[in-house]
Amino acid sequence: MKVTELAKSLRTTADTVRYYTRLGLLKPVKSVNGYKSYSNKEVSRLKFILSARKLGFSVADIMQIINESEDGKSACPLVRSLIKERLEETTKQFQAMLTLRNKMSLAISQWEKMEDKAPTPHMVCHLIENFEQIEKT
Amino acid sequence: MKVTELAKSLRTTADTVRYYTRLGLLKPVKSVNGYKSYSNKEVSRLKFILSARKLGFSVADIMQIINESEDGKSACPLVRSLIKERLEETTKQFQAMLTLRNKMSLAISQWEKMEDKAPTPHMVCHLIENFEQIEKT
DNA sequence: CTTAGACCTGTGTCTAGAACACAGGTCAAG
DNA sequence: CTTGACCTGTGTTCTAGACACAGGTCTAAG
Repeated sequence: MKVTELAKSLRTTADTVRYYTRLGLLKPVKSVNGYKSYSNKEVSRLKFILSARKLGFSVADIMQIINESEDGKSACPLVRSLIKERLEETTKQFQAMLTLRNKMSLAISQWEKMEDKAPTPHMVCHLIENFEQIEKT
Repeated sequence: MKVTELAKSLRTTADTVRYYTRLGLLKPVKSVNGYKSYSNKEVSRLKFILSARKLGFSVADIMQIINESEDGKSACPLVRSLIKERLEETTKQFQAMLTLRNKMSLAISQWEKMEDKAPTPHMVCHLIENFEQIEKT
């Protein structure tokens, strides 16, 4: 299997496959023409990687998990612990996004009542530069 | 004003100041000893940049906005239009985060009922590799 | 004056997770 | 044999800074 074939068969991109290959997560054989050739084992390996990515694991996490399992150990304890860390992070980011979203919405609605102004030497855009005060009121 | 002074006075880092300087958003003068020297104009410029960043504008957006205002034009129309784009993006990311968070929580709770398993040649971790089916039920 | 040490400097490199650019290779049709 | 479509690996780019590092500055003590 060539890069693009593998990528298409799992609905991802050739660049992604190449990226994981560079990191050593996939280990294709060099075929005669110099192209990378992926076996069925690589297919299930990639399937695993993509599932883990969708669950929020980082690529570094996945490397760890794979290393653990290649030592013959059960990766499950590691997986359980890592996902808790990632969930915490995701929750934080999620809340940051929520806060930002609300702030942006407020800005848009407040700015509707305000006029455009030309810049001055000490003010690039009054909408932005006065928003902090508006926000507090 | 030196890099660190400027940074501290606006509660940011010297690296951030240096970064904006590299991009040309701040234009310090070289002082005798080769150090960058920032004027009061730079202080308000940086204040503007930091406010805009907090509102979700990208650094590239900010460059655009500043260019507009340096041409003597009102940056307000640009600002109004850019923030709407950024809000859409933020909303999308926010929803993606929400979905991911729920998925992760579901995984954690489902996995509590499942045992650890050793890896097999075609399975790195059954928790992850079987989750898609679990999710659908 | 010298030296020690604290702090500061600019420049260059690194991060995540790919996406993109590019010169060249492969392969089937004509 | 050539054209053209598609494919390849490698190297570079992206965000928004954080970090490393060799060396410079500056104040206080000796």
